[in-house]
Amino acid sequence: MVGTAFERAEGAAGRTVARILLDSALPQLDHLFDYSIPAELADEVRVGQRVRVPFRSRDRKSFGYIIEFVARSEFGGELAPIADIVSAVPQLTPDVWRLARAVADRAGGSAGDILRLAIPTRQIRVEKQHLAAAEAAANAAAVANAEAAAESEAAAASAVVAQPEAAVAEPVAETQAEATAAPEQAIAAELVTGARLALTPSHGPERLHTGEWVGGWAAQLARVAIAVHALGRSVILVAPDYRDLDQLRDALEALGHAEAVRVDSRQSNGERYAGFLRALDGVPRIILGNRSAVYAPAHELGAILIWDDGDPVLAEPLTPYVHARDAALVRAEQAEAGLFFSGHARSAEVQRLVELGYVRAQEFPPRRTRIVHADASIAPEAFAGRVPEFAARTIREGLRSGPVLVQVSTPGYAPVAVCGECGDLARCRACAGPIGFRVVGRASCRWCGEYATDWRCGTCDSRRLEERGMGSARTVEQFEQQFTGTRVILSDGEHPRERVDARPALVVATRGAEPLAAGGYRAVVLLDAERLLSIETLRAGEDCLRWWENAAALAAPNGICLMASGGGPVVQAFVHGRTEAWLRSELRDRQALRYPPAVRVASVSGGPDEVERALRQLDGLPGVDHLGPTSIPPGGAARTPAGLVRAIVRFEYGQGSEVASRLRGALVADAAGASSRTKSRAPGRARPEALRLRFDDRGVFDG
DNA sequence: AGCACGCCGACT
DNA sequence: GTCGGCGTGCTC
Repeated sequence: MVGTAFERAEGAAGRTVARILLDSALPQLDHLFDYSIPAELADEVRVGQRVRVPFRSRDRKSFGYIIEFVARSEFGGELAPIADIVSAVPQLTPDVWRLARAVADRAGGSAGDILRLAIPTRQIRVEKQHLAAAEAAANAAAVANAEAAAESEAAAASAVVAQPEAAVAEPVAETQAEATAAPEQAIAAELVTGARLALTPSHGPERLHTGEWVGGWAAQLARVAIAVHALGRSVILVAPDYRDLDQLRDALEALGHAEAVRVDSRQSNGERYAGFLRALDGVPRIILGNRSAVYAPAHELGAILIWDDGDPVLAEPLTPYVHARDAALVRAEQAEAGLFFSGHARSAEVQRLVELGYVRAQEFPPRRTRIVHADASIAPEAFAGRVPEFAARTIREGLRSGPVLVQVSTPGYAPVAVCGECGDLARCRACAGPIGFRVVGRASCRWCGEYATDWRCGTCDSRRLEERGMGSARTVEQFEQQFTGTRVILSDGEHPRERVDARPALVVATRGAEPLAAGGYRAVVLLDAERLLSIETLRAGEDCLRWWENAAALAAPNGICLMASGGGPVVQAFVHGRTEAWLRSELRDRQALRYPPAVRVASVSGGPDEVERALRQLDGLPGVDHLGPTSIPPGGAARTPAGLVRAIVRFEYGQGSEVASRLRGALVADAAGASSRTKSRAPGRARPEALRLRFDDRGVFDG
C-alpha cells in the first residue's frame, strides 16, 4: 500500500494541500474544504482515502474523502491539518466521485448523499482478510509466472500482471466463451464501444444446464454480461429486487461465472464491504446488484445492463431520490460505456430515448405467449365463483398437465369493508381511512393499520362490517372450494414464493410476486384488470402493461395467457401485442399535457415563504413553469404538519442543470439562514418549513 | 448544526 | 466606559 517512487516525488512537489469532501447532511457544506498534510502522513495520503479532519473547532472531528491534491489553496485563512487516515484503501475512485457529483447536481442533492449509497461502511476485519488474500494471490501468481518463465520464454512474455485472481481467471474464460451465444457476443461488442440499446426479450423460461429454470430474459442478460466481461471489461448488472437478482446469479453461475460481485440489501455489512473491495481491486468484474450497484467502483467499465427499469423500486427512496436509470445514463456517458435496457415492457422514459434516437431499439419482434381475451362485459357469462366460466375452463385445462398462475390485484382477504346495514364505506375512527380485511375476520384501517374493534357506522350506527372485493387470500379460499383436490399456493408481497415445481398447482399471486414455475405455467390468468387500471396514477397504463407482460412471460412456450376481464386501449394493446404503438401515443399525450417524461419535474415543498423564494429564482427561465403552490394536507401517513405548501416545477430537459442549480441555491440559502432566523425551536427535530426538493418523482401527480 | 462575531441598549 | 442581548454568517 506504499506508493511508487514516482508517486512520492509527486507528493513532495504538488501535494501540499488536500481538498476534501466532508460527510455532512448540510447542503451548505457540499463543497470541497482545503486541509494541510502533516509531515507524518505525507507518504501515506492518497486520493480517494477516507480521512478524519478537524472541523468547526480544533478538537471536533469530521469524516471526509480526499478528492484531490493541489499545490496551493485558494482559501484565505490558515489550513488545519488532516487528523488521520481511516483506511489505507482509497475507497472513492475518481470515476465514482465524478459520477456522484454529476448525479447530485442533476437531482439538487449533496454528493455525500450519493456516496453513502456508493460506499459501504468499513469493516476492519474484512479489509485485513481481503488485503492478506490479495497479497497471497499476488505472490502465488508471481511464483507461477516464474515457473512458467523457466519453462518457456513465450509464456513469460504473456505473463499475467500480478493481480489477485487474474491467474485463476483463465480456465473460466474458456467455459464462458463456449456458453456465450453469437447474438449476445455481437451485443457485447457494440456495448463496449458505447452503444445504447433497448431490448424486449422473448417470453418464457429457460432451462440452465444445471437443471435450474430461470426467465429467458435472465439467461440472455447473463450471456451479455459474460460476453462483455470476456472482452476484458467490467459490467454492472442492475435488477429491481432480490428475486430477479437470484435468477441472474443462477444464470451467471450456470454459464460458468460464479465470481460476480453482489450488491443487495439483504447482505450484512461485512459481505457488502467484502464485495466492494473485490470490485475495487483493479480487475474487471461482473457486478450484480440492486439500484445502488450503479455506483459500484467498477474497473474498466464496459457496460451497464438494467433489467425492468420501469419498476419503481429502482428509484432511491432517500434524498436525492435518484432513479438507477438516470444514474446509469450519466455514468455510461461519463465512462463512455455501453447501456443496455432490457424489459418485457418498455418504460415511457426509455421509449422517449428511443424516439430521440439516443437509444436504439432492437429490430426483431420477441416471441410472446399466446394471449386470449375473455371479457365478461363483451360476452356476458356466468361467474363460477371468483372467475368467469371461460377462465375456469382454462384453469382446469391447464391443471391437467402442470401449474397455473392466477394474478390478482390485491393482497389480503378483502380490500374493502362496508356497513352491513346501509352499505356505506367503513371509515377508520382514528384517521378516517378506508377499512379492509387484511386477514379474514380482522378488519383494520388501510392507512394507519388500527384494528376496527368497536366500529360503528357513521351513517346508520350499525356495528356489522361486511367484506367487499377479493384479495389474494379470499381468492385462495374460493379456489379451494371451486377446484377441490387441487394444490392452491399463495404468493404475495408478505409471503413471496420464488419458485414452484412443474406439478399441477393453482398459484395465486399478487402482481410482482409471481413465482417462477419449472418449465413455465400451462396457463396464466390475469384477473382484476379494471381494478388495476383504475388506480389513480399517471402511470396506470404503463404499470399494467409491465405487470401483465411479466406475468405472461412466465408461461410455458405452448402455454396460454388469458386476460379474463376489462377492455379499453391498454388491454387491447396488451392482447394484440401493440404495446409500443400504445406507448408512443401515450408519450405524445404527455408531450401535449407537459407531463413527465416528456418534460422533467421537480417538486418544491416547505413553508409558503420558503417555496415562494425558491420559485422566484426560476423567474424568466424559458421552458420552465410551475403548478401551485398548493397547500399540503396535514396528517396522513407522513404526519405532515399544517401550513406547508408544494409546487411542481416543470422544465425541458435542456434546462435541467440550470433549474437544479437555482433551486439548490435557494435550498442552501434557506438552510444557511435557518439557524439564525428561527431561534426558539424544538431541539433535535428538523425544521418542518425547511425547503425540500425532489426531482423526477414518478408519483408526483398521484396526490 | 453549533459557535463566534458584532452591533445596539442598560448597567457599575 | 463595559456587559450581554440575539441576529448573522461560517465552518478549510
